[in-house]
Amino acid sequence: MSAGSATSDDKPRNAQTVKALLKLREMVLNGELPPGERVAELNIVERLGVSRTPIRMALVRLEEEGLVDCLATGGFVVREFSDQDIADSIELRGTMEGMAARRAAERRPDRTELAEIRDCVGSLDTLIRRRELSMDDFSDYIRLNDRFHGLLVDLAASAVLKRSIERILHLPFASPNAFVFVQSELPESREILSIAQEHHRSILEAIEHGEGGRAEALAREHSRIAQRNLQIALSNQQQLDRIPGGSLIRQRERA
Amino acid sequence: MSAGSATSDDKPRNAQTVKALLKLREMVLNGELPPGERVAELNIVERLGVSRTPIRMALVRLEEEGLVDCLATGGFVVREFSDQDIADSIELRGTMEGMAARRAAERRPDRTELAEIRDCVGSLDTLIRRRELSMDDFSDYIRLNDRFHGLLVDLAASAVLKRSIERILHLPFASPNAFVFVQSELPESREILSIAQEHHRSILEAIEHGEGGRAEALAREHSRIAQRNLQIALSNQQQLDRIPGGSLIRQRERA
DNA sequence: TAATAATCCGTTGTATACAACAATCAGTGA
DNA sequence: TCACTGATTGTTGTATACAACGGATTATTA
Repeated sequence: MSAGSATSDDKPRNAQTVKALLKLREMVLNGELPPGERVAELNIVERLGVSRTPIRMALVRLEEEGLVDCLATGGFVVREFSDQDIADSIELRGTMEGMAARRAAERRPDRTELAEIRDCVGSLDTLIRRRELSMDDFSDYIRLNDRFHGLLVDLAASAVLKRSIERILHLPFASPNAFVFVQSELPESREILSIAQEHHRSILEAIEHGEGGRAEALAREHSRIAQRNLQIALSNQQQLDRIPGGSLIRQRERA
Repeated sequence: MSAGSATSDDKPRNAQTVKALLKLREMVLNGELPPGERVAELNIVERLGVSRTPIRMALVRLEEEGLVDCLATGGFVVREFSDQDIADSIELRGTMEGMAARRAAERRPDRTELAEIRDCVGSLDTLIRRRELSMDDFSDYIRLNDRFHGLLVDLAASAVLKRSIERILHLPFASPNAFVFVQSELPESREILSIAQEHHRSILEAIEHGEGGRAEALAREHSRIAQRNLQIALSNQQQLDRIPGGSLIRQRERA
């Protein structure tokens, strides 16, 4: 059996590195470590109570994830992202999810393989149909939405693709759920949710029918919802703070 | 000016880590470190004359690149790749290069921006037209081919996309040039080169005309040449040793 | 003989010591 | 007053010391 599943208070061999990685990522996304600023390692040592070795390990990982940059003079800097970077990340995710959807369709998975995602789409359906969406409903939506996207990638049955998608998701504003809270305050919020859910249903249908091209096109179009929300969020600094990693976004000066 | 461009014998701050990274990557691709086997750090210390700290840094980077895996019990293992993994990597590269080609076309770059890639395609044209291809010609081809793919990605003007493509290229058999040597010994070698070059020309043309869909489709189809070569290489163990990282490939048992 | 318990060795993850370099600041000279 | 030089401090990259854990080997018992 898997070791220590009790309360998941496993003590893995590399607990310090994991702790440093999680904490540092959190600090970067919080804006606690301001973008463009050097990460002072000794400062982190003091704050986390972990020695420099695991901290530097974590920084290397964060650099590979793209959240920090490696300075030529030594040390690391928190990266900042332009609106173009974010749009590109979303487009890239859309492209890769499109590939996943097409492959899933072309594989012709049998009913049992599709059971989970059908269930997921079903749950989303009943959720969306509610008159009012409470805060809990929204967090349910986020969980189900994440699950849908995860299952979609799994259906492609490609470890390489999965890894690549997970990689881009490390940029928090590239996530399918990044703009849900921004969206939830728009007057057309419900309509957008309906459209997104229509996409989910249609993608599933395309996969069931083996329609690879349709599945791919739909998944791409689906990601454009995030693009639209991004444009809205960019128009209002206050909303930027509501999306994960919003403090890392440095808007280009508008002409 | 850039520092120390004289003979590039720069001594960067992190020379040991860089050395360890390059050497380790080489050892993995050589098969010097057999796939599936634990990387004994002390062993590497002895072989490279570098202490464990930079070696572990390099191992973390290699793990992010996908060449080694992080063992739950501690330490790292050299990964092995199935033929499916390789096919998936090539397909993913094709998909991302397709996105790059489409974006390049949709951007409508002006003549000066296109000068370099036109020159590159021109050089390839004259190279291909030769009656016989010497060994030097082949290494020229590899260089020009790499340049074409690099310029294509640059034309997309997306740092995010570029980073993601460079990432997948760290898997050596995903590179556009991975199978050139295998290909060169086939009877139909010249014909394949002609087809590939026709693709290059057409992709450039599509970009010049702003034909995004066409550019994307062509770039994807272009990557299928690598798929075909892969199938050929897999049919013959001897040829596997001629492609970079061939020792990491573990063929699935054939039914 | 086979299975289990105990011990030893090797290896990893972490902390720390140290040396080289960069940046900052004070001081001197014109 | 300003420019330039020298020293000083802080920070990084590297090496190493150490402790905990895993795996293997041996010993013991049913």
